[in-house]
Amino acid sequence: MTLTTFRENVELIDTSSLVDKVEANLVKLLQERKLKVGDAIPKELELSETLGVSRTVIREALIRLRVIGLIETKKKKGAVITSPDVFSILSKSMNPYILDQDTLREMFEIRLALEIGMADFIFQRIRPSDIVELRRIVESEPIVTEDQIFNIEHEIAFHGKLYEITGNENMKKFQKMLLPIFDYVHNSGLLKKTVNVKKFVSHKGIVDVIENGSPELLRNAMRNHLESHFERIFEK
Amino acid sequence: MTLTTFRENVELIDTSSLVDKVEANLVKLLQERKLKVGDAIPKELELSETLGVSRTVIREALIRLRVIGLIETKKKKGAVITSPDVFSILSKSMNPYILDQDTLREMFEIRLALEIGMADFIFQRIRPSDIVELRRIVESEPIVTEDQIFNIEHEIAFHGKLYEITGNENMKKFQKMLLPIFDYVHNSGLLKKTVNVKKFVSHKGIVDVIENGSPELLRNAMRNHLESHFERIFEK
DNA sequence: AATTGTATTATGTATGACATTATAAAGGTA
DNA sequence: TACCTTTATAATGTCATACATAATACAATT
Repeated sequence: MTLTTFRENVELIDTSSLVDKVEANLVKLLQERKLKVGDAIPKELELSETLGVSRTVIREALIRLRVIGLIETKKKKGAVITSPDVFSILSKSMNPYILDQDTLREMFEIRLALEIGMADFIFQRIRPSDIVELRRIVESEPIVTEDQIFNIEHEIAFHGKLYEITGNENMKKFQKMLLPIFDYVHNSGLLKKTVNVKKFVSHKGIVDVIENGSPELLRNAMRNHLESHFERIFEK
Repeated sequence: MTLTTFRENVELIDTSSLVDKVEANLVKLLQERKLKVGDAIPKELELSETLGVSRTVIREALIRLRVIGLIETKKKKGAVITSPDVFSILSKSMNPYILDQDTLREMFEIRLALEIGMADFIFQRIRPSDIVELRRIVESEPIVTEDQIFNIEHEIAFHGKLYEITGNENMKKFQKMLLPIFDYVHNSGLLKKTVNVKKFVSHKGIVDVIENGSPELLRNAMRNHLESHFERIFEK
């Protein structure tokens, strides 16, 4: 029997640990809708007895579920199913010193795509007070010097406000999750090339488009505003 | 002293558990760059002795780090720092039966924004063979019937290919992560309204724009293509 | 009725033992 | 020497038991 035919005929042995099995077991209960949000799951000792494994194993499985936000545990109360806070979970692993360069760049790209693509949501959900706030932010914009292309805090304030206007909490959390990366990217010199500031749409320009334009115009304006970032990403 | 002034003057006591502290401790080592990818971290027993807590506590902290992808552990070898696979981590918690309606809608919105905003990356990185593949996918497109507005598998194939063309692995993982949601959204009747198919840009139209157009045109085409989704989101 | 004390219960932590397995070392054969 | 096999070893994985801690419910007290 050749190796190939062997591989086709033999069935993979299960290398998963007990914890893996218990975890899968519990997750399956969720998939099959035996359990839904708010439901309590059995106590550790009950699970231990029911499933025939030690409490140690049960605990590790529960810890895993807790880390990914599927359950919450409290002393004396036990654990209940929860609706996970998707992007907040990621924040912890969003450590720029740990993520490799490719991932950092890709996350940055995702940000660019999102900010261009969110135009429709901005127009759909913006309120007059938002315009006022945007104007206020723009007015307090620090002067652009040669050394410092832009002030990061101000950037975050402005773009953060845009995320907020979308009314999409998760989108905003996504931005928040990326903040440490921005900070890093701008401090690390990764993208620190002198940039052609001229002819790019300014923050003020963006606000004007939001006030008097259309989603389509906003996408183009935003694309132009972000041009320097695109340039640096694409030039290599 | 009033309650208000009391609250202002008293400092919050630390309610974090031992595991919380150990975890924070280890993460801090990463932040301060004492540890970087590939580095091994001390054995459980060493940590236990060094930090003066039981192995149980150490193990739970390590489990947490493992779940969020910061370390990998192997028998006999111990644990090493790894660069987390950001979006894949989320896949587990991306359970449509657990996520609440708002989150589901918001994730769907993020998808729409991304697909519109990714135009530049598609143009920047597309290769001739990609066009061929897109054409092939479009040609095998099933006939649109009244009952079934579109074939989900085909949708995934086409849009998945677009994600792939962006050359952004994480963006692709993001799409993959959302698949169970699409499936759910389309099966659950959540968005199942009859839709005006006429005058919308088809998949074929998208490919034409990719071949002969520009990022700007692609954004508009994609926005139009996704119009039915936007309609259903915005109408309520 | 509202507050304070008390018992209970489930999770959190500690300890010690053994199981499992991937690596490294030792040994044997060509 | 080089390669394969066996054996030892060191780390994580699992088990069992005990106790600590904290949140709840309920009783007691004012």
